[in-house]
Amino acid sequence: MAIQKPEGTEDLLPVDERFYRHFVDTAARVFGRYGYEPIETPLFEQTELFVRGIGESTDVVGKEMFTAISGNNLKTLLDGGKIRSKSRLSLRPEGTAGVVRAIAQHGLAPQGGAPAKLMYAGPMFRAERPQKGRLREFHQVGVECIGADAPSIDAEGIIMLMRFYEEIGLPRENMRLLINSMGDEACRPAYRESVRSYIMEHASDMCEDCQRRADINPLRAFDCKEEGCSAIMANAPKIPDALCDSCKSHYEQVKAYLDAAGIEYIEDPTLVRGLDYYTRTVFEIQVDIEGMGSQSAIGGGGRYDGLMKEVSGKEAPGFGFAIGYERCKIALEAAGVEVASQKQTDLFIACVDDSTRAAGFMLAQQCRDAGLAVEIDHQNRSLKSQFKLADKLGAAKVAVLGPDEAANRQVSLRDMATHEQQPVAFDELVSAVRA
RNA sequence: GUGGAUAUGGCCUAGUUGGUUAGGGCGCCAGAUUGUGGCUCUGGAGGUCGAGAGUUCGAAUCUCUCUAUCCACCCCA
Repeated sequence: MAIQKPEGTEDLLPVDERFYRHFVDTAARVFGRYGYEPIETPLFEQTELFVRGIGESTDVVGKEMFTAISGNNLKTLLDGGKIRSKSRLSLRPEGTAGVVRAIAQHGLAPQGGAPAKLMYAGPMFRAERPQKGRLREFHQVGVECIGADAPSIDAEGIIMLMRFYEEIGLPRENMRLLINSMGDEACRPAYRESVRSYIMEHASDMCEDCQRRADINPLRAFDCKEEGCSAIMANAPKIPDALCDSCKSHYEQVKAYLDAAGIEYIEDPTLVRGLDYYTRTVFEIQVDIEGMGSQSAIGGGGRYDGLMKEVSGKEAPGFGFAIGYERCKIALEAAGVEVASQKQTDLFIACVDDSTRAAGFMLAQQCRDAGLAVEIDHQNRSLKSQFKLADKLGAAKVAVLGPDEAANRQVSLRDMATHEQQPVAFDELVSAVRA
């Protein structure tokens, strides 16, 4: 049996790779206008980072992390031994924790200094059952801003994200921006407790999942799709009523900035993110296009003012979001947006017979050294099929090299679009192709 | 983790109640006179019908097991 790719992974083929780079480049360009600079952190971190940062009770940490382990340590574990905590490693299930760790470790957000604004792009890993828009290895582009607690940072980030979608070509009419505030450590615990006890009161009428959620993460009950549960949760205590004054004020200001920027949004008091570190502002971008599948969230994020302390022991407010690459791609394709860019071949060198192949080879090399994308036949094809190949490669020009041309140190340069063909000296070839 | 579906040459697929050399389309390769592409025409190569076992005179087709993929739940981007 041939070996296949692991479950839930995708090969980015050349055509996919071109688009992926376009996607990342577009993000870098847009985010760069807002002061975000690229960073790359390890694909794996100490497991402890994710456990503390994302939260032990979350599904992501509780059951979806891939453990990375060396062969020796695996043996030790299988033999019933223990390994040091720094050897307990996990593939990153999301990007925020690692970036925040790096910021803390390198002092990129010194106290009182300007906020650190960083962006990342790369693969994330979650051991879920794959389906449309959900892979075990998937790609995210995201940003993190550490060190500023002003609501303008939240608004700026959300606006920036919407600008990115605009630039990549997603139709605004198919997207909706949901926002909410989850409160902070001053008001969320009490609110959380009130929801928990509300669920407990109605537990007998709710699904098993929600009863389980009551203790683990009661706010997630708002997301339940069971009709009975959503009816009950409709009357549950709402976050906006429970926010403390400073959270309320922060939320109002974020909305005011968005209003001023003309960004349309939907306030959704039931929007809760599944990662524990979120505080105050949370948001999510959903798309609604035929063929999208059931994974409609293409981006999401929010404020996480407590994460830095959890990771490094030092206080620093944070804000960030992540964009799901694969889901965006599905959305773009569903919206009929052309996403693949064409391969570029400037010149194809066609050799009429074997006597000119050596000269053709050298000529191709010289043109490449001068910066042209050049292809040449390596299968001893006939001249006719070399032309077919050139056509398939999308070559703009073909240089025909036969005994006649070679004798004069020339090629017959054909423009594939206009069909015009004229003799060009070897030395003039590069400039003639560029013309 | 739970549930449903699917698995036929590089890709998409036909295959009726099990019955001769598994059919088609795309793609690929080669030709259509002398050194030239995209269209058309002609010809050609390429398949142990996901793997293994079973039923049968006979299995792509029926049964079982396994594997993989897709879709949905859950959860998240």
